[in-house]
Amino acid sequence: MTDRQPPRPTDAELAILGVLWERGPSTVRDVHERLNKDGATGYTTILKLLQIMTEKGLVVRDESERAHVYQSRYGEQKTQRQLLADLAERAFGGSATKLVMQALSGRKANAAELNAIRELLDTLEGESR
Amino acid sequence: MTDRQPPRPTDAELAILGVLWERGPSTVRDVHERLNKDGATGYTTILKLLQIMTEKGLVVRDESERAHVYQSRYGEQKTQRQLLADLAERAFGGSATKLVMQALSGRKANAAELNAIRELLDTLEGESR
DNA sequence: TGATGTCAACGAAGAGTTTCGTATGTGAGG
DNA sequence: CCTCACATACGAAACTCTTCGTTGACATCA
Repeated sequence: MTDRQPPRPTDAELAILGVLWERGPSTVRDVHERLNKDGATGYTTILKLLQIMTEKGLVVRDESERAHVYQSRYGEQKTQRQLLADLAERAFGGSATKLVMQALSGRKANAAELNAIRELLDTLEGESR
Repeated sequence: MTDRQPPRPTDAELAILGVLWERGPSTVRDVHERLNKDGATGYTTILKLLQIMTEKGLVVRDESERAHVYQSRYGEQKTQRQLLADLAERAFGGSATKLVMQALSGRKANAAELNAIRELLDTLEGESR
């Protein structure tokens, strides 16, 4: 065992990861400014969270400059898939298919989006042959 | 404002809800026995959680018998849809479609399941006309 | 009646999350 | 050199989550 599974990010951590994915490598200041568009969180709160996330291995820190630069250690899609697998396990008896169908049922239909999903289905079916 | 939004169930709470959905109204003992198939959690732990869940409004309690009977206040699908909406909001920029597509991408294709999803898509598309 | 088993209630411990105040270091300008 | 702006680090408070030990009520039965 060399590497440990990254922990599921908490709500506040996920908000920060969202900024890092959107902006790329960022300083605490960058993240704080972006996150303060709506609602108020103190600068040191973001700093502390990023420090904790560094310990957890959710982000990596570049300390070569005075203002440390953080970036997400795992890609957005990888994290999203992890979260989905986690939710499928906890709330859908481990069935990702049930999850997908429930997600589809619970929303207004939109022709363009439905088509995009259909195309994705075609691709998947092609691959599985 | 008359009614409050139910809070997102935690991991342990979701495990208990799973039992209640599966078994229907149950006593603490029922839930505890079902949950101890794998792993060990004490009886009083389940009891305490169900008490807290009652306060939160996640379950309702029938106290007419000596052994109180609990049942989930919200249906399984409603809760699942709520969890999905929540995850879409927190991790997919509010886009349920992105969530669905990511969920589809992140798994092995299975012909029968893909067909079921396709049929669901057809139904949805029919409704949207 | 007294022992045994089952039940709810309570409280508290320990970990994790989120928040921020305060301390401290450091570079830039006056 | 002194001060200001800005940065990290640290610690602690408030809250939630999960766990379980203990207590006391109550029923059953020998």
